[in-house]
Amino acid sequence: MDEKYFAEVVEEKWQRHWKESGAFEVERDDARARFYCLEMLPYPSGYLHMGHVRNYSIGDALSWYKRLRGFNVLHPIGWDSFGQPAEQAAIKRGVNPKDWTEENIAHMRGQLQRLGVSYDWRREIAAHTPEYYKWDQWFFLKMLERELAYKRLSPVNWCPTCQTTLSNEQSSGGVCWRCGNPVERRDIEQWFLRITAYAEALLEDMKEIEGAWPERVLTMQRNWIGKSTGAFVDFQIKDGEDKIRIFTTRVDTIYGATAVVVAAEHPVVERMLAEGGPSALKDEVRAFAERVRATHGTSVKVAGEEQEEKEGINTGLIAINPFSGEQAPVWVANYVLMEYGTGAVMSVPAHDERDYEFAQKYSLPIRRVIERISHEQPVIEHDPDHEDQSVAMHQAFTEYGILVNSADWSGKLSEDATREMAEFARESGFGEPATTFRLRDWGISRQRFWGAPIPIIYCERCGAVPVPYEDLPVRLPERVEFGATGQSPLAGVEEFVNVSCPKCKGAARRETDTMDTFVDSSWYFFRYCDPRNTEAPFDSETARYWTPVDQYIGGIDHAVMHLLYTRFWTKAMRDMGLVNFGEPVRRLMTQGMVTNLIGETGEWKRMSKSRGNGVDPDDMIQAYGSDAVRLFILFAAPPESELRWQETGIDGAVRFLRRVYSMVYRWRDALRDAPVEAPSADDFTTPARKLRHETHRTIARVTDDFERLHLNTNVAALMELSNALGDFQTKPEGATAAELFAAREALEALVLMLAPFAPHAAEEMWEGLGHEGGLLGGGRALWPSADPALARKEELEIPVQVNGKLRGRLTVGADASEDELRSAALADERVRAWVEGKEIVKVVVVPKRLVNIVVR
RNA sequence: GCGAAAGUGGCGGAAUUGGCAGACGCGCCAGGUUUAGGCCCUGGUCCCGAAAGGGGUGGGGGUUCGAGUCCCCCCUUUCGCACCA
Repeated sequence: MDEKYFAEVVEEKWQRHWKESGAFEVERDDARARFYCLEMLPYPSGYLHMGHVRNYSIGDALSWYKRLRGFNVLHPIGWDSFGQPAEQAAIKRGVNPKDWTEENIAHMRGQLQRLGVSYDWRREIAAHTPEYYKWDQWFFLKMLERELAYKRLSPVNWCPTCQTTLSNEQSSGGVCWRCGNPVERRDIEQWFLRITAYAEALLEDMKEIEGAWPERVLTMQRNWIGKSTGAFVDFQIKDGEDKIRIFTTRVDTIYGATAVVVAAEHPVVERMLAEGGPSALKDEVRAFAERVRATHGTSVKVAGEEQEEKEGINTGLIAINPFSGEQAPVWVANYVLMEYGTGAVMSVPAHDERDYEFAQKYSLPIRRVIERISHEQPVIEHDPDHEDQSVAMHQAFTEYGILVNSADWSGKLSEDATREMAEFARESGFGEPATTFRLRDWGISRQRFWGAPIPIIYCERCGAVPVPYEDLPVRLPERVEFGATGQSPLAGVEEFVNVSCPKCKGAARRETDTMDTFVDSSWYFFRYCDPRNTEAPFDSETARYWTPVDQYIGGIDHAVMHLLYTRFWTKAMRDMGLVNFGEPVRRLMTQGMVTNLIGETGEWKRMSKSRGNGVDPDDMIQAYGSDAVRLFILFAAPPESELRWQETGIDGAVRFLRRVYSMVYRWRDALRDAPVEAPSADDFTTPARKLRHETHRTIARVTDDFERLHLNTNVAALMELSNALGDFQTKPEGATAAELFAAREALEALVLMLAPFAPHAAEEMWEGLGHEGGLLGGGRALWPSADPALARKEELEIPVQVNGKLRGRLTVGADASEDELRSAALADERVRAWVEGKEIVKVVVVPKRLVNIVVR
């Protein structure tokens, strides 16, 4: 141990030590409790950014903590190395996507190693390697067998900028998740995964993770799945065979239906237009439907933009309300979506805001059929003399209430009627109770090169034939021509495309689409458990030891995409018998963004190269050392909050590390003579007792805050302990044996608890304190434990209030009784001055907390 | 528009259950030491006030002996959803 701390030297030394001793390399060990700490795997863009550093610092701190507590900690890393940037680089600069990707990985791996993150590097994986994507393909075939994968012609979200299709999740809001540009619609044959088969389970199983995942994430997923329960009801078309099936959550309002409104793409419209001779009305409807269809999906709603104006046209068709027998006109309108429910709704203007707005515009009748149950003045006027007529309403009444004007159902409560009427529809054969979801199946076909090829062969005779398992992996060819054709570049590679049919051996063509990269990331953390397995994606027994993931850490941006897909994938794997649980992640933490000022604008925005407000982690490590950078990042803000980058803060971290280091250096020689066994309580001087109290209190706090991931307050607690050590005695000379014992206890605890935040410095100091083999080398869990008796204060300062205002303080024993506190408070001189001459109404005594004297 | 979360010094942020508001750090001020300087050490640092004391957690009201914390109204910010029938 040198007198001065040189981060470069110390960090390099311990990084080498960790590598050589295999400090972070772990194996399954059924006798030991495991802890699986996982950070979201990075895309190898080429450079680490501060968001990565923050993510890995949080995970690394937790991993170290768990290791020091004796857990067998799996902490792996890998690369989400398929995807568009590599292909863009290939198109723009003519580089090979594989070379580009692997160079990036090499560079980023170096950065991670300089950061000293405690990964088991033997388990590193990369999605673009055949050893990995073979299993993507294997899973695809398994899904196909279980009918969880299927192909269909489908309108897809097409991003013209990225020249690819996107899933619903990736085109949320009508814009591409990657480039932010508007998305178009196209009809393309593509492969889907049947995530909707698990819609109910994805909702239901949230019970298991409730409280352990951020509520926002669960809410976002819940909204995305969008379950709603209601009923299907069939409206017969008058003078025709057709029925229009509508979906409603408010069948109790059906007597108020004054129209049926369908989507522009609804079959009933198409049939009407196809039938019979020409008519003026048909032309109008056709023109309207075409206009709506053209704008649907392309009329992209930018955030904050006004909702589209409701427009519609009467088709002239008449539908019969099966409950009332009444006739209702059939309209086509732009506000009814073909993708949701049945693409048709009953229009109940009195009790639905959209229908109300629509009815106002087109003067459709408004009929009230639900009344507020309150005895108070009804909010909406209602004229009893005109029960059956359109009634003046200033807005729709959308709450539940009591049914009126609804034949025999009148007088029932909405809650009951909704259930009973759906049941009645079933019995009567014109409908049924129904549940719909907003969630759509996951389209995974991408017309791209840099992804896992979908293992399908198209044969004229046999159709779409799965590639036999023994032929996996279907490898990506090395040489490819790139061009923005809208087709996968693979289509231009003859030797890839032209194959023989696995069934009939005849000439056949290979599928040229590749898989969405979210497939790769849906199961990667299972692969870490058994990364070199050549027989299976992973060994189930091994995975059973390591999974589910105990703590997952990553950005909120994956709240609905990755985190929904991986939940789905895990449930599918469970049903395949590969794992024995359905929720892959026990606890999730979503870390906040790292932001920086943009120039002089005063605006804090996410760091990024293009904005020019990025900070290079390498520069920071070089200037301050990895430990100081990480310590600062964890200290500056709670992990979930935004972190505003202020470089002056790192100086504080550097100072703190140096202070601790020099204290250790100053004490180390004297501590060799410190007693091994704790001296008897009487031997400790008052300062020594205070220090011991501070040490044990800090251990208790830090241990507790680790479980809650309050890492910023943990660093603060360590700084306090270090300050207490500074106050204790600056020099070891003249210290008694008991004082030496207390000093060593404090220093060792401080160093050990510092390890999760500044592991290199902690290793160096631990060694400086005379320990060999490193923090993880002794085969013993070193995390200190708090002695509750010492953590408790011997004496307490109890504030005394008079009428809620602080007037004095009492110093009392920690176990002073209520009576003792009361009389001590009343006897206190300063307090007496405030109480004198007044009537004491009440004395509130909260033991260990305060005394409040209420006077008049 | 709907829904959720959050508003605390000059700044980042502390304050498990209602119980001393501002821990810890940055910055700033003063002093010391060393130096060319960075550095290091000591003390101070919510506001008003000479002090006693008073005020203070976005604004207003309420509950309570006691409110940053609970309830109601309003304002602001951030995030999510946005014709989902």
